[in-house]
Parts: sequence; structure tokens; C-alpha cells
Amino acid sequence: MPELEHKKAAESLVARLMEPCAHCETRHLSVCRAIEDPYIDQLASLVTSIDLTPRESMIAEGDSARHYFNITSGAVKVFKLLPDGRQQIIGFSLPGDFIGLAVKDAYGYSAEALVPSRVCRFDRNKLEGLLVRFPKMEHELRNQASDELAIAQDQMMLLGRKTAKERVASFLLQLSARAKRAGLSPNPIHLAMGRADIADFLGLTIETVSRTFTSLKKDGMIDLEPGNHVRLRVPRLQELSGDWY
Amino acid sequence: MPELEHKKAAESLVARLMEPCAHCETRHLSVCRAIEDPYIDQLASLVTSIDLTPRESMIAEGDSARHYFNITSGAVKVFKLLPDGRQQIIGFSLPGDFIGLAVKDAYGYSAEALVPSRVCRFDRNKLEGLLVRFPKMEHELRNQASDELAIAQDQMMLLGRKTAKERVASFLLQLSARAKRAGLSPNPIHLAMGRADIADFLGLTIETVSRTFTSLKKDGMIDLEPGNHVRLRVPRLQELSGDWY
DNA sequence: CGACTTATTGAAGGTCTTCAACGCGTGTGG
DNA sequence: CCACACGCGTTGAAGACCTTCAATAAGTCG
Repeated sequence: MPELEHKKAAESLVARLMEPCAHCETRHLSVCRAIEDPYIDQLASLVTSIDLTPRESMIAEGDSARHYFNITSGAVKVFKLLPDGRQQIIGFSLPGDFIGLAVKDAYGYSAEALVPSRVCRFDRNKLEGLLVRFPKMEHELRNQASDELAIAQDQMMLLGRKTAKERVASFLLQLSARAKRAGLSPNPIHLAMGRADIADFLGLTIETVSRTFTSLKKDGMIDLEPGNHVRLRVPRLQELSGDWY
Repeated sequence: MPELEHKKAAESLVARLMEPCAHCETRHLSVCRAIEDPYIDQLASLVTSIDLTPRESMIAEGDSARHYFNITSGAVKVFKLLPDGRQQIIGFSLPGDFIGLAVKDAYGYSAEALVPSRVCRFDRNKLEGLLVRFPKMEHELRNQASDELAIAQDQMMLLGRKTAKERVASFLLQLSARAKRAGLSPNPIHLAMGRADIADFLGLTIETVSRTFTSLKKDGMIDLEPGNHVRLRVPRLQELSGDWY
């Protein structure tokens, strides 16, 4: 590597370490976009970047809620457990997603990485303090909470009233739409999670999810491709999903 | 009626019409508490009080979202429909509850009164304008959204992973807790909604709800009393609910 | 290659749903 | 005043969808 290139790379590394937010690649996707460049260091000063390995826990239900989190890369599952071990996945968080809004004193859910991931951890008290000076950020957080609320309501409809086929169809379309927004391939989509997690998200069992996938495949609605990729026949899945289009 | 009494009553009526927020009995329960007395008229200026009869519609899914609402008396159901008529109730709103947060351009749900109710209707644009000057209110709205989000997540757990008995037990305890907060009787609780609405809220059918009630009664968990009242054996219902206590 | 995890498939079973009938209370009209 | 209809809740029997239990296949990593 030429020395100039080398030097540039080193400077860029230093910059990322010293000014994590200013050079954050997911800033434009996240609530952090509410804070303008001149002030961004105030945000950076209360942030810690954390790397997570698959299955590594990020939040444990019941812990006192001292931090907010923002996903910068990878994928995280957010879930609740019943005392007997039953699990319900509340959502899958992707780059740009904010975690910690639905919180009182203690976290009401757990969260752990599905794949190698990186998250920004904010000190909650300090961030709340910052919000007094940055009402735009406060507004952004409310919008984020509103969006999540609307998504949660769709999920209630899915869990309460849809059949297994409809749930899986909705799920696949939902992943496709999110991938599109994140600039990833919306049609052969990639599944970052296994059947067990899909099941715990859709309120089904692993076996039912698997059977539903093969059934959709037989009906020509999807194709299962290597590497956990799924090709979707979108219009027909939309019909099947039971939703309004 | 003595003339003095008469005059007082008339003045009070005028006051309520002219300064609806200043004399609102549910203000302390609602997000409106964020605006202090000296400024409350600014809020009052963009509010319309509306009376609803049972089954009267307040919001229709898909309509452009020009208003926010605040329940001041009665009870309202908020729900979503699938094209084939299946219904999922997202929540029951009681005095002090704010409706309209989970909204983009159009409402993602419908809402209608269960019993004679009164609601405050805010012009959405004007209220959003007001928020710039009252960051405390903005903050209050975020908190409200966060609370609703946590509730929605509990509901996902209920819908995705709980049995019929657990759902009904959770539901009754939930109603009891809300009644307590609203200053109503938390133990013989009153059901403002019929079996059909309970079913559509819990992701069950009318028949299953009915059977579950009688089963809980046989097991000595509840007593059904006249006037849609239910007496709860709380500790045993908590065990049954499958939740953490 | 071999051990482990994950996904698929089969068969039996259970919980909840569906379809149907009945009871109960209320309100209306003959 | 009673008959009747209507809404709502309850109960029964049959059936469907999903789950559970079990075995096999496929994929992953040492």
C-alpha cells in the first residue's frame, strides 16, 4: 500500500474514533439526523460504540434502563419472555433503528444480536438532558415512537387475526420493504434470522413456519435460494397477506 | 331553583363553553397537563368538544389525519379491519387517553364510541405548531407514545404466545389496573365492552371468550355479577396470566 | 469426515373455531 | 298485558388449523 493511502486510512480511522457521529454512515437513517453538524459533537460526547457477536445480549428485560441504543450495522432481535420460557419477538432492529423508547425505569424487553453487529449506546440521562437544547431531536424521537407504534399495531392485527400463510406472506413483504428503504435488495431478500426467530415473531412454531414456506414454494409464491435468500412473487403475496393494497 | 343557584349554574356552563381546557376535569390525567394555567387558552383555542353516541364513528381508517383526539368521558374502541371484515381491536381508550399519535398522513385505524362519550378534537397542524412553543407538551406526547408502545408490546406477547385462559386473565387484570388509576373500582370491575369486542381485542372468538369466562368462574377465579361487573380473585389470576409478578 | 445445529417432513393430538341451538333480558306493537 | 322480535351471551358438537412429538435430511464448522 502506498504511504499516502496508508496515511489517509489511518486518519480516517482516527476520525471515526474521535468523532463517531460526524462520520457515522447511518446517521441519515436515524434520529441523529436531527442534530446539525456544528453541534454533532455534543451528541458524540455521550455515545459509546459497541460491537456485538451473534447471540450476544445487549439488553436484559428488567434491567434498569440507563441507556438508549442505535443500531449502526448488523441486525438485532428485541424480545420478551414469559416465566416458562415462551418467547415473543417484538421486532427485528436494523441499521438506523433506535431501541429504548418504550421504556420506564426498567427495560420491558431483552435484545440480542442476530449477526455481528455494531450499536451506539447513549447515556439515557445525558441524552434526555441534551433534548432540552435540541427540540428537533425530541420531535424526531416522538416521530420514531409514533412509527413504531403504527408498526406494532399492524403486528397486533397479524398476531390476532391472520392465518399462518398470511403471517408469513406479510412478514416477507415487510422484510422486502425494509430492505428497499435501507438500500438493499428488495427482491431476492436475505433472511438474517432462522426459522425459530421467525416463529417467535409470528406467533407460530418452527414447524409451522417451515411447512408454510414449502407450501408457498409449491404454490409458486416464493423460491428458496441458497444462503437464506428468498425470491418473492410480490403481487401474489400481497393478495395472500390479507392486507389492503 | 333559587335565582342565585340558577345564576351560578349558568355561569359555570358559560365557563365550560368558553374555557373548555381550563375547566377540564380530565386535564390532570392527560397530556394537556403539560400546559400551565396562564397559557391554557392557547390550547383551548384549537379544541372542539364532541359528543358521541354508542357505536358512533370518530375515526375511519384511511382518512387523512387532520385531528388528534383526547377522551374526556366514556370509552372508545380503536381497531383495524382486514378487507374481508376480520377485526382487531388495538386498544380501548378511556378518559385522559390521547388518540392519533400512531399516524402518518392517514389514520391507520378506526375508532368508535362504546358508550356515550365526549372527546376533545384538536386540529393537528395547529397543535403541532403549538408544540414548538411548548416543548413540555412535545415531551409529554413522546412519553405518551412510549407508554403506548410498551402496552402494545405486552399485547403482542399476549396475542402471539398466550393461551385463551391467560389472555382473559391478563385482560381482566389490565382493566382492573386501569380502573384503579382512573379512580374507579379496581375490584368488582365494570366491563364497558361486550364479548365480541373482548374477542376482537384478545384475538379469539366470542364463543371462546364466553367459555373462558365460565371456566374461570367454575375455577373460582372470578364472579360474574349483574350489570357486566366482574369480581376478581387477583392473586390467582396473576398466576394464571402467565406474566411476571 | 463427523459432530452439531438447523430445517424439513410425517403422524397424532389439542386448542380454538365454526356452525348451530337455546336462554335471557329488553323493547315494541298488537 | 302479552306476544314476538331482536340483541347478546351461553352451551354443545363437529371440524380445522396449528402444535407437539418424533424421525429424517440438509447445512455448518471443527
